[in-house]
Amino acid sequence: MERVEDIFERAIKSPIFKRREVLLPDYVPDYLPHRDAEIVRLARILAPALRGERPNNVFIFGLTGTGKTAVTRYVLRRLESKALEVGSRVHSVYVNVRHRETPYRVLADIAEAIGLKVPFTGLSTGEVYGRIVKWLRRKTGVYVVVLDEIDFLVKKHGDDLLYKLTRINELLGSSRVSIIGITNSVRFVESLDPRVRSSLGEEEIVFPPYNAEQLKDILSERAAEAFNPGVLEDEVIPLCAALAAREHGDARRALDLLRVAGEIAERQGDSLVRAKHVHAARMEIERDRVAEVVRTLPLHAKLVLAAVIAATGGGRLQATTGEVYDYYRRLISIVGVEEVTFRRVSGIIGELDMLGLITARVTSRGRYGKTRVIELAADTGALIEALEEDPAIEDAIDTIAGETLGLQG
DNA sequence: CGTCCACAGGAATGACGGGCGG
DNA sequence: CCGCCCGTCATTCCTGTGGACG
Repeated sequence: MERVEDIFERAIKSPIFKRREVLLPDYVPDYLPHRDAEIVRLARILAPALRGERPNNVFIFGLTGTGKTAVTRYVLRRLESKALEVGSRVHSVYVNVRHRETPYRVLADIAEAIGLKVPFTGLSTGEVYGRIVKWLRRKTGVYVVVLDEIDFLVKKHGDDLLYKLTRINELLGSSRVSIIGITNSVRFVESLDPRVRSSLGEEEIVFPPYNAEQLKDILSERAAEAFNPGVLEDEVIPLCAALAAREHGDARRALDLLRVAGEIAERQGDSLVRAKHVHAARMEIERDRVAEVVRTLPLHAKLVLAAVIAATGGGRLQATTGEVYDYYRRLISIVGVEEVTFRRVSGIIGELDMLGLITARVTSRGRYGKTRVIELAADTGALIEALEEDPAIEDAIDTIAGETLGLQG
């Protein structure tokens, strides 16, 4: 006889997902396929912490979605639980520098993670550093500080903070600090002060990209946890793997595709996740990414972006900085706000490039000068849609959208 | 083979709003 | 409440440069 409870349970449960959260980016699984070597390396490096010794500082390199963060968190989790078991004092501090890309905020995050309360603005960075030192002097144990996406900090603010952090042990009593720096840009190391480089790079681990086969293994592993049995059509995982492999073997990308494909299938009331849902997921992810980035852009950055769309004829052509600036000025006259200087527009173009909305690479045209060749790097429709959300520039966007479509049509 | 274009991009500086310690 | 410091956006002034043209 069927129990009423079971009927209700089934009604609440998703027909597609068993545990959707397994596919979310910050989920750290119990098993990480094809990363055994890296896990062992890191574990060996960090193991001395259990004896109260300071582990060597580590540099971890690898492109996005190669498992750097997952492996690090995984090993630290194991380390901390082992420490708890045997009674050693080991703590880990994880800071993602990407969205806290100033020395002050990074220090504030570290402070907070070790239980020290600091105001999130108002103090000098030196003062916060001093407070952290003072606080740690009264503590015992090993602190492993992870600085993820460390290149974002260094690029804008130099390596002063890293230098200070690597030397913090000289000021401490019975506590120890070791640092794990994670970066996806190998070239960035060259820009470091040699002293920082050698002290931070006591150990180095390189994470190679996954190939399509390995991505399939990763996806299968997670899919078994995440989905109800039999809801994935056979081609779904290979497709996600292939698409992500094309983007330098980005596992995060692959997992996103799989998750969003499942969400779309569920939303559409389909009992199976199919290849068409994966393709729809690709579009949706791109659209969301663009919308989110564009939404937070300052006014003039939006206008410059609109100018790029106009100057490239909706993404079909290339443009130069000068051409973009001309279009920008036209847009300014429509919107009726004060214009920024050429220098600033040039700077904004660089910022848009960093955000991945456009690509801008410098070329020399000899007699005809040196400039940047600018192209759109995101879907034109998604960009225009996102820009139109801002009421202040709606008219201007409509104008260029009309012209662009007119040219295309 | 030197010029000189059309910018790149660094540095110094400042205005401004937010937010804290005292 | 004041004074200070912060991050952000912007300006001004600047030096640097790859390579087609003459």
